[in-house]
Amino acid sequence: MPANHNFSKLARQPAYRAVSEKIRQVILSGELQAGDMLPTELELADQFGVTRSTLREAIRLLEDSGIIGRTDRKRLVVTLPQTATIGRSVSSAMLMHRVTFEELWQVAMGLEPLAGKLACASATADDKQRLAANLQLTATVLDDHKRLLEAEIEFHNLVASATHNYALLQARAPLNDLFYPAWGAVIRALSPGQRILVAHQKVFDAICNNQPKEAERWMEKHMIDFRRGIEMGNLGFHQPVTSAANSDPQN
Amino acid sequence: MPANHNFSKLARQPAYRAVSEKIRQVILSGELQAGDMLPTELELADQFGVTRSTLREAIRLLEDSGIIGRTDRKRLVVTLPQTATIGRSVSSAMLMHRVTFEELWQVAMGLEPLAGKLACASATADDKQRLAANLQLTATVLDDHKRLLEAEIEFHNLVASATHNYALLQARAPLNDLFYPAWGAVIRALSPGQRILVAHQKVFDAICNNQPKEAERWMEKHMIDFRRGIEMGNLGFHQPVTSAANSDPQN
DNA sequence: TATTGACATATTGTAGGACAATGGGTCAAT
DNA sequence: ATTGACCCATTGTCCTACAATATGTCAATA
Repeated sequence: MPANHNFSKLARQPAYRAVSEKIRQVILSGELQAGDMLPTELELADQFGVTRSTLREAIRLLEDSGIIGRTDRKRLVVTLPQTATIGRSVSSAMLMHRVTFEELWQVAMGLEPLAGKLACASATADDKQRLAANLQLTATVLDDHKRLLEAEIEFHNLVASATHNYALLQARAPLNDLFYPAWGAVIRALSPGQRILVAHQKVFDAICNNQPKEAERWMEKHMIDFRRGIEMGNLGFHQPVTSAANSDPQN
Repeated sequence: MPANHNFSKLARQPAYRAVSEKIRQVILSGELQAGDMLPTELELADQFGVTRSTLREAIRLLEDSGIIGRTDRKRLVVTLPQTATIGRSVSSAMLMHRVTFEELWQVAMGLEPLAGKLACASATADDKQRLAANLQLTATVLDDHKRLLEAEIEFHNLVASATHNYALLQARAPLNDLFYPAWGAVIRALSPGQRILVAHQKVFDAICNNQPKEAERWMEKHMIDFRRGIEMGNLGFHQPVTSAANSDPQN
């Protein structure tokens, strides 16, 4: 009987992965900052001692994370990842895991009231103005299901943005892609426009008057309304959400 | 003066992007499920009518999202994205955005108490047993800074896992990579082992006795302790977190 | 002077071919 | 039941090539 020592399976990584890791590392270390231009593919390939094909594969790995991109269809440039870019990966993962509306709702219950609360302290005049504009818009599209949903999503984005907390923005990104779009069915079924507007108005007032508790409370009410809407409409609160937003422009 | 109509800049996407989108779409639509094998690179390239080089670039885009991978160093396979895989992209983004400890803490205050609360209803016997084992371990490493931190991180992961809410797990992934590791400095500075253990114990008891409010409350206390630790240790509560966890195995 | 056209140049997107390294399979020898 | 020898399919990597596109220059023109 052999001695029972298990060697850990040694994992050599292919060159394209090593290259991508190295670039990522240099960027994260701050040695390269957002906006910095990278050399051409050929020169980069030379520096790493690989072919352009291999280098391009490495680039793709980073491209999806949104930490590098192309300027005007040419040079490679280090970019600050956009919430939406990352969000898409996260949303894909959630779709594959068949995340239910309930699960998303629970997260929303944790983050949206928090966003409302934090926004009170950090919202700028600009933020408030954008919120005001959104409210005005909402009032005019109460019966236009499609545009009402858009306004609804924008409102919650504006509140989250007003916190100026990127970690929070990132954490709630999947709500944009999966939670609110799924709620479109409720809007079509129950036409709760008026009720939405009131909640938004209350949150907005609380933010303007710097009343964190109020903002939190109304956002929470609003979220509970969401849940009730889904349940009343019998729209699958415990079902996996689907990617209604998965419209591909081309082809 | 020319008529003031601005054409929207038309964006044609390169083939490698189109191919990657198409594959992602087929996977997200459920037509291909996790575990399904994809054809070889050559055959895939043929099907799409592109070269293997182009196809490989498309593959890389998906590989980083963790929705496809390699089996045993060979065939392509559709995989269920791991929280850690996606988390790395998210964490990279946060590092580049210079997210502060405070921002992460605010998110933690939203999600961790929530995790505690939800875990009460959904924790299985298995979950509880793992938590119990973690507590025992923690008690034995109170003075070993490194292992205490590991146990600490594991505890919060176990609580989150016990919710069986993938959306929540995903949303709090960056806490694992950035928030808790940064807390290592506090442990070294203040040796708060005993205090950590008590909080964990209280949360655990609450989960076992199905007392959501208690679990939530103690988790919240625990988070506030975190904040106080950082502030007392004068460890940069308002500074951007750094990637202490960014240890690259090779090279 | 400011716009247009013509041309040279650089770089990307894509193709196609080549080959070593590796993993899987078969089959005979032990 | 394990080992060794062999073949084969596929990946990782390299190389070369070329069309499409963007940049830059400079002369021609209104």
